[in-house]
Amino acid sequence: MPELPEVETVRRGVEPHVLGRRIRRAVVREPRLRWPVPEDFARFVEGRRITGTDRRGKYLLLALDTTGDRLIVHLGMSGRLLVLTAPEPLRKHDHLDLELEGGVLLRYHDPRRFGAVLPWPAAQGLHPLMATMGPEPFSADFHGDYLFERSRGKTTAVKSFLMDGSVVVGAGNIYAAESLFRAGIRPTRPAGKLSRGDCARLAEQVRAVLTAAVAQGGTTLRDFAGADGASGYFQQALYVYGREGQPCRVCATPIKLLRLGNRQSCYCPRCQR
DNA sequence: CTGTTAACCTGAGTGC
DNA sequence: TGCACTCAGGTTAACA
Repeated sequence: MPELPEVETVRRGVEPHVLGRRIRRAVVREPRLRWPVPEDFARFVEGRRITGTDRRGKYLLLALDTTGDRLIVHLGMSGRLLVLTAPEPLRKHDHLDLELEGGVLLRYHDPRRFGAVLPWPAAQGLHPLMATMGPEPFSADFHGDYLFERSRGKTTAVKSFLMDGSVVVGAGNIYAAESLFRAGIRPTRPAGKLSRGDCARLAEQVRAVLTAAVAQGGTTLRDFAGADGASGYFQQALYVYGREGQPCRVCATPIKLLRLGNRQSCYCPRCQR
């Protein structure tokens, strides 16, 4: 998936096409996503107007009417949300369609089915999926001191810590690796041993990396495409992710690869200590 | 409680 | 061509 910048890119791509349009019909072809699309999904959305788009972490939110009811879309690892303005033949894994007024079709496509499309009635209050989420990286709540306090006593590797959604949302494998490089911190360092200064640099770099990636439309990767099918340009700005064995862009030392929590982690052994 | 691992799925790529 | 194998952007349930 899409990490935060990719989701934000999709949101920006989708918004102008859906804003103010009514959902005429919903077609669920495959309800077995990460969490099943409920039976009453079509009834929940049909006839309602999309009045806003939002994002919380990696969850894309579509506001329905002015009731506070929303639609949650999560892209998992391989999900896409396509805006179609002309008929397109159905492809494998086109699991769900929202047919909007004006001949616009929102199509959810997800080969691995790790994503989700869920109704979120206002009456439900805070959605369970978002209840334990940490702060948005761009919010005032996310800063060095916050990271410092949260990491005290933690023995887990700082990269795993950073990818924990209850600490901060939006940093997945790519951007965690990139933030750590820019902050000069080795991914294996125990989170609890970071200094206040480490945490300040890390928080700053998380924000900087995500900001830059959003500005570039995300990173081009196998399964990611923006809502219009285009892909992002952040790939060329990566320092470590996917660059195992290649020279560090700062010091030319070969980038190393290790496995952390079943996930590939690239780092520069010289720039990151 | 904390921290790590396996599992959910399919497709792409690699090596034989 | 085909088969066996590994790996992939996320999240969480189950374990130690």
